[in-house]
Amino acid sequence: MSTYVTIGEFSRMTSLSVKALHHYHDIGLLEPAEVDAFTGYRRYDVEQVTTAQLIGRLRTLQMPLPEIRTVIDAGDLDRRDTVLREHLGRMESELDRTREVVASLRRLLGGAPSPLPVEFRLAPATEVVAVRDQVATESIMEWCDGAFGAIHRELAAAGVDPAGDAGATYAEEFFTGDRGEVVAFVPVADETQAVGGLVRMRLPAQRFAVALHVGSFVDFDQTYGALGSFVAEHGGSAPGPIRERYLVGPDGTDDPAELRTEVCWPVP
Amino acid sequence: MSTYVTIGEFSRMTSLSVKALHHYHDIGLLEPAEVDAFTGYRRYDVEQVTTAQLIGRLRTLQMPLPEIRTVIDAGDLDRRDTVLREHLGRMESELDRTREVVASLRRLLGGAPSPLPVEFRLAPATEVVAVRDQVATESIMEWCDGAFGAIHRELAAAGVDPAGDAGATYAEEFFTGDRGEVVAFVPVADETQAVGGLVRMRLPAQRFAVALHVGSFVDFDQTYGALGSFVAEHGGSAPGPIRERYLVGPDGTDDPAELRTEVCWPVP
DNA sequence: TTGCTCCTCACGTCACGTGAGGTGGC
DNA sequence: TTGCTCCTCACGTCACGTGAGGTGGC
Repeated sequence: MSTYVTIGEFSRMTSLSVKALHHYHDIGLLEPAEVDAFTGYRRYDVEQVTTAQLIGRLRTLQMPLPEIRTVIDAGDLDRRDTVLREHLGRMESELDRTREVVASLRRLLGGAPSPLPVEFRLAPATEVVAVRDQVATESIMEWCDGAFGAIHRELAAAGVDPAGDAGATYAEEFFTGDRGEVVAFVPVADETQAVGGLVRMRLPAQRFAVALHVGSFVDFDQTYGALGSFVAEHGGSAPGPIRERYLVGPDGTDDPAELRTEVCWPVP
Repeated sequence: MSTYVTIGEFSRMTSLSVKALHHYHDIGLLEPAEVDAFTGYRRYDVEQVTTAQLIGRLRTLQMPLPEIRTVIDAGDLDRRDTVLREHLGRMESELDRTREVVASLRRLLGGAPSPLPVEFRLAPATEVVAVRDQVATESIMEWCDGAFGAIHRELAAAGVDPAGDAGATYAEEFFTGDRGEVVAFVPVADETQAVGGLVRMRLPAQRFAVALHVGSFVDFDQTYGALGSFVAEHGGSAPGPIRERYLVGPDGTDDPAELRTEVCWPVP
């Protein structure tokens, strides 16, 4: 025996606005139990309150409506809980990142920026094994984790030792747009043959202006800004991707303050 | 001596997309140092990198552009820091709230909802002193803090003792829209005269369906949903605002789990 | 009958992203 | 000259909010 209520009452029960309920109806996310054929009046079943509240909770967590739909539509409860728990996990790590940005802003406010030492260097051509892909800016962290994980597994399986520090190259569009080509690489000895599943490449020789970035990646824009300014003031930049070299990467330490990254900006 | 760079280089230095830079130019938030009158090419001064990075940081913290503008335009550094610190504070508390919602969702996932006892009650007409206002849903917490703070200060100043638990009434639009009339009240003895600055009111007698909400306000939708369903299944609701009574409010405890709120839904 | 609730367009908002179509600079 | 960077519209996106103008139900 189901009890129907008007949209106004349903709105009060669920803390969702009438306009939001209209919207969810329009896109088929939450359909009223009944729509009067003549007046168009919507009728909701009180049993729908739980679903509506779940939607509301997920919206306060900024989950996009299409994703909410997959949660709601997930047939069995186990799958639904899995999807939910995954999103909660992502939310938690985003919270952590936000905290980091806040901390970084506090640092930015507090102290004077220390001058960044920049060195010019001619990098010789380098033999590497690599993973290459189009990567969205926002997912670069996860992508790198995956790529370097795969490279190191494959190298270990093939019994090949790295011949230098791991690094990556980033195409210009990666910065100017919101995605672009990224190549994660690990140098290997010249005579190394192909390693299963990985791309074998030769990074061309290139002159770079190089700065050492110390600490968390959230402060990266500082170093990029300072290095880019330096290059602009000393003869300008050359085309081609920017290189990063991970002297001490996330694999090497758990303390963000210990991270060491060389940023290499191509120069003529 | 200032050095100018193209929008593409500036984009790489600041990690802002070219389209975002266009947008900031359009709205006058970050104007290029120079625009070529013939080609329209934008030129940025490397000195603008810091400002641009600040904008980027604040955007990752979801600060709206108009607010960012006030930060940027704030003449003296002290005022700028103040505005910034205020926003950081708001962000931190929003993080806390998000954490609470996550926790509440975990509870929702984990356990079966306990059945909510509902009681019918005839509330007699009640003499109160009150603060009345149009309030936006999202700022209800802060508003209540302010309103009850003022009421208690004024009562103490006038030497008047409360004659019952504090409460508030919420107009229907407060739930169905995103703002509506809220009346924060504290009951007083019948013969009490006007208390400076406060409204003297008489809440009409009204029959209510009443449920006791235990714990944090983030779980409020549970109680509203259950109570609303109950009312719909037992004779329907009556017009008029919903009342809440704060048996144990935020003033009375620091532990959200100890909060006790009666939700009173009008019935015929 | 009055006042309230509900309805449907149609358009606005926010912060950009996405092409289309075209031009300048090395 | 080729390829790249840059330009300007114009429109799209996301999740609704904001009226306008009108009708149904008690």
